[in-house]
Amino acid sequence: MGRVKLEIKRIENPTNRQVTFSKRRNGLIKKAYELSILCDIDIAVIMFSPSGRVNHFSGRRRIEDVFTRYINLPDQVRDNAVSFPELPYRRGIQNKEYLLRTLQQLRSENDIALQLAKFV
Amino acid sequence: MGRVKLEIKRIENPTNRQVTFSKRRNGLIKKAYELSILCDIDIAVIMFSPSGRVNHFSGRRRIEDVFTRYINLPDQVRDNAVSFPELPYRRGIQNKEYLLRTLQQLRSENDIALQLAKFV
DNA sequence: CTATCTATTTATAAATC
DNA sequence: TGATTTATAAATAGATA
Repeated sequence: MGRVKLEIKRIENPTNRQVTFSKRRNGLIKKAYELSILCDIDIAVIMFSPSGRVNHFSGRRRIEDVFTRYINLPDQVRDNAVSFPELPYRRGIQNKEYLLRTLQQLRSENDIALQLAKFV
Repeated sequence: MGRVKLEIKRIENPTNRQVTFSKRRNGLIKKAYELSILCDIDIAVIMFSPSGRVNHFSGRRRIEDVFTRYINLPDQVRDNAVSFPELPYRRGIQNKEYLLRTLQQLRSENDIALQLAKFV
């Protein structure tokens, strides 16, 4: 969709990479928004720009709630739902292990939140 | 992008809604994939089909790791990164409260995971 | 960085197989 | 149901401001 056909590989020029990110980020979020409305579904998108800044979108629910809905699924359902399962890092994943690690990282924040909750 | 211009509102016919979901889901995931490669970034997409089935995509990292990277950000950074902050439900959100609720829901699974970890 | 301008490529709505 | 076709709408690469 442009003057030339673009090969899908890392854009090496940092300026072009950031410009392309900005344009395509907007396009992707628009698509996610349209899909959430047209099909009346839960959707969440999280991405980090090349410079490390976070952007996210979610439709009807808060992103935390979509992720909760996701993480509460049985492991097998999550695993079967992976798009592009052929990507290298997915081989040999022990989903449970990574989930465990994630949850452990969440733990300290959980404790802090519980502390804060006492004063709410 | 089709024979007619499509108004962005809920598709009432269930069959059409599911068909549109399937097509646009593929398009969205392709876009997310291309963005992750072109711009060499972390991205995660989670969505639930009209019939409730989950689909997700993530680029370089597991989706859990992207969410961890997200959730570990300070509240204010997350809040400032919201796309379409004008959507109704975002008004008056106490991000911390919702995060707390999310984390509490994760708690029991965390405990189960920790139990399982003893045998790994 | 953000916004516009267009030539092109890409996505997709509706129809058809 | 799902795959393919095709006319058309939409996204976007590169240039420019």
